Amino acid sequence: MEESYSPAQIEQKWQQRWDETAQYKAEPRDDREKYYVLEMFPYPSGRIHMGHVRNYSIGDVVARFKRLQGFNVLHPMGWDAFGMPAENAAIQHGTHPAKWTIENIANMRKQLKKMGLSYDWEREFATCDADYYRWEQLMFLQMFDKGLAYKKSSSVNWCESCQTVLANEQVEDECCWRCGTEVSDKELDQWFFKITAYADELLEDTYNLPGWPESVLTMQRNWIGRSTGCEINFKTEDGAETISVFTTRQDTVFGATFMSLAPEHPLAQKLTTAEQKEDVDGFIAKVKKQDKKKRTSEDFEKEGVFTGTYCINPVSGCKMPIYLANFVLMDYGTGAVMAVPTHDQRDFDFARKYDIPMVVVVSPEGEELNAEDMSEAWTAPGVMVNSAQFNGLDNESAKEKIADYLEEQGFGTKSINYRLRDWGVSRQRYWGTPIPIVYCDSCGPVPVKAEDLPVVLPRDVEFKGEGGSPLAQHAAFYETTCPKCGAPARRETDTFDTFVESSWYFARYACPHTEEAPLNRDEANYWLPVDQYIGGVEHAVMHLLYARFFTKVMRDLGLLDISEPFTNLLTQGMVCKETQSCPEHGWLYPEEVQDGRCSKCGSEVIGGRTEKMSKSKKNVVDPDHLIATYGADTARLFSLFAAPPEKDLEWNEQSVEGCYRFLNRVWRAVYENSDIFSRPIAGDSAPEARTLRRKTHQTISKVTRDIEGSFHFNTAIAAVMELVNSVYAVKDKAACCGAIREALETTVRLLAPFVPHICEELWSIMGQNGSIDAIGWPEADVELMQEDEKLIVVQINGKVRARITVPASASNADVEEQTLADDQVKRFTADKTIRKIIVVPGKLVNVVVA
RNA sequence: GCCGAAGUGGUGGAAUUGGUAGACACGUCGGUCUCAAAAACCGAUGCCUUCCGGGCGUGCGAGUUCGAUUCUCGCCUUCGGCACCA
Repeated sequence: MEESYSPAQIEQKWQQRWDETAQYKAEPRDDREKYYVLEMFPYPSGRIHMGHVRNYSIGDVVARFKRLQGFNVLHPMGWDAFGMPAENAAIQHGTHPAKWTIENIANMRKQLKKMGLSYDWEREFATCDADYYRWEQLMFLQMFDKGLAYKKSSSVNWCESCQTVLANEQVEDECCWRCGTEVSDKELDQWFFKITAYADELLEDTYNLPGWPESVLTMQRNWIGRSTGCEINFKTEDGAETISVFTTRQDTVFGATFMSLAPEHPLAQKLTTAEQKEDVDGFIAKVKKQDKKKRTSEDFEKEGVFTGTYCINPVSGCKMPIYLANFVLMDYGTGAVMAVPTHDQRDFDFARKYDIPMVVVVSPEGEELNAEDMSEAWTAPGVMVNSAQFNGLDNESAKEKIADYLEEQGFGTKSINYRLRDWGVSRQRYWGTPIPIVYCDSCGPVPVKAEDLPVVLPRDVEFKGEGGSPLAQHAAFYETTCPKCGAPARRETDTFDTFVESSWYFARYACPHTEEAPLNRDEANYWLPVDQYIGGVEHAVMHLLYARFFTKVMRDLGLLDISEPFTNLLTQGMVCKETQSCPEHGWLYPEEVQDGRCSKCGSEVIGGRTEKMSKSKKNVVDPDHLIATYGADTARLFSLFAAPPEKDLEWNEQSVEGCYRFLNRVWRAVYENSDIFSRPIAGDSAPEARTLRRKTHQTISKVTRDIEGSFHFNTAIAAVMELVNSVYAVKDKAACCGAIREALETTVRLLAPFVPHICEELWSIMGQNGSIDAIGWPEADVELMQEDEKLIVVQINGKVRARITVPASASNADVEEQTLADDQVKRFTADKTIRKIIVVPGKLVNVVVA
């Protein structure tokens, strides 16, 4: 055995061996329970970052731990390979997105392999493979048939100067990131997935996911935003048009004194009178430029314009002026709001501004509200007034009664509304999955025939960054014939949102090579659902909701049997680091800083805030460097030990060194005791040996609990560190040989999921044959764990004043007696009366005195 | 703005169900070894203090309790998401 630990050789040796024996290849089998652990697959940006190291280290601990516990583990990896950065690289450096992506994947695969992650690499795929996206195209056709994919008009960010669509990310301060031109809205016909058809099920099932963090479920519920209320119809004064509104406050309908429409509302132009046309057009143009997020925020100036026409309140007969208002969004409800200024703050502000009458219809109990004197809307519960036959009811029960009344009278219907909107999947970009549709002048949009799939993304395109998607200029791609009538037709040149690929990849891993269908039913049913899914919190709503939606769609298409994709979810925190910048050169990479100075100009470097590691801020650490210096085991150990998985992790070079030092310490402990690994474990009789054995078994118990229950790897590792410290602390080694052997063997077995290379090596050095994977997870001996004595904390009036040791078997009365006999206790109670003595068995005594 | 989190020593973090605040590690200080240094090993380390004793202390302010990092209410700060970044 080498005296010192050298990770480079060891890691290469074991990675090669795992590879050769295909140790982590997964196959369905009946003799073991399956366990599918998955980490969110990476976008192939070129190099792995610390966030990946952390995510995949966490996943690998779970995979290895479950394997040791005897599960048949599936642990796959692949690439979320479509997306904008590849196109940006093409525009900036002239590299083809395909070439760029493939090279990046090759590099990142190499990096991941160096980390010793126990993946079944035979299942690897990239979403830009036609063998993957062809099935997505097929599912799209099936969704189209079922009406789950449809087209409607929707707006995009448009740069007039570049003649191209911009992603939200490409819009900086409402201007184009490339040319600075002000961004405008442009209406395009786009494809949508009808996720709202599943809104109820997606909501209901959040209550069947006990393995998910409650915070994520809450966010999803709020995102879906189900609300129950009424749809009420308001006829215009001349009776020609009907404006339909959705409201959850039908109890206030008698107080509706005006109508607000979204500026985008289809009736907006139609209802505008000639005198008002100029004002209205000006207002619409202005609102179009406003940010949607800001438009609805509370402190944003509420503005509107009168259309010149009126509608009639069906219950009160009130003549209501119709306004367009900037805070009404077309996307939510019907795009029209019945305005009740007395009981809605926005309506209140609006009514005051434009001098619109107000009528109080809900009054706080025992108080009378006067509309003129109100300084804000009354939104709390109260008693109905000015509401005909409903007067005197409390407004909550009036909600139900008025809803019934509206239905009886034919004024409206009870209705459920969602905040959730349908999922727009069209992207005017090249590097994505082509949408398999053909536009025919006589047949309209016609789906490509299933047997003609895949619609392959052509390679020979040009990238200029302006003038829209290269596909739309690629005649050989878009010129085609109608699948229905054979006439010349134009192919759809939009591609899918990349969230589509990541919505079903986890299922494809179950059967990545299936050639007949998106999924092989047997294999999918064997492996799915994913037992443990692990990834960043930033995906808490969108990705996870889309994946849940897609799972239900795949079920309804008959592709698989499950309704929920991920049984347990772990959302990990981000990896952060202090930012550094130079007054001259802006943000600096850590390697551009030498002795606190900028390596380019020598200026003093300014230390900034600790933020999420990101390329834009350059506060990134290259895992390659870390692995080259300390080895993969240290990189893994650091990312697991520095913080619990769900919290943010702050980068700290010194803490990395500490982890490396610990592995050296383990190595040396084995080296220094290398002569004892043939000794019988239970042979020692010294009390010190018994103490060490107790610690060993307590550690097994603690580590198992920490991994299994809560993935608290940091405390699990701390417990093993304590055990190693106990080995070093043994005074009479000769009397404890067996106990030391047991402690060290246990250390290596408990650390195996975290730092597999060094553990494999030490395990073989200890004279064991075969991989440590084969030995299984250790079990704690409960007998050996028992303590003989307990330390009891003694408090006087809640303050710790003494500590006493009692036999583990001591009764409450014994403990009380011993407490009162204690000198320190006597000192504090001497001239006082004892009022009460509280005994918490095995822990604490509190003596209350006065 | 809306939704969801998080605030504990010089630092990262720990603390089963309301029961010793600071496990483990980093850093710092001291010691052993060495010609010396590194490494390693051993020890100390929340703050204050009138120091063999005591006080204060888990973002801030209240409350419940014999007892609160933990529960309740109200603030402050930071972070994530907000539908075309992935």
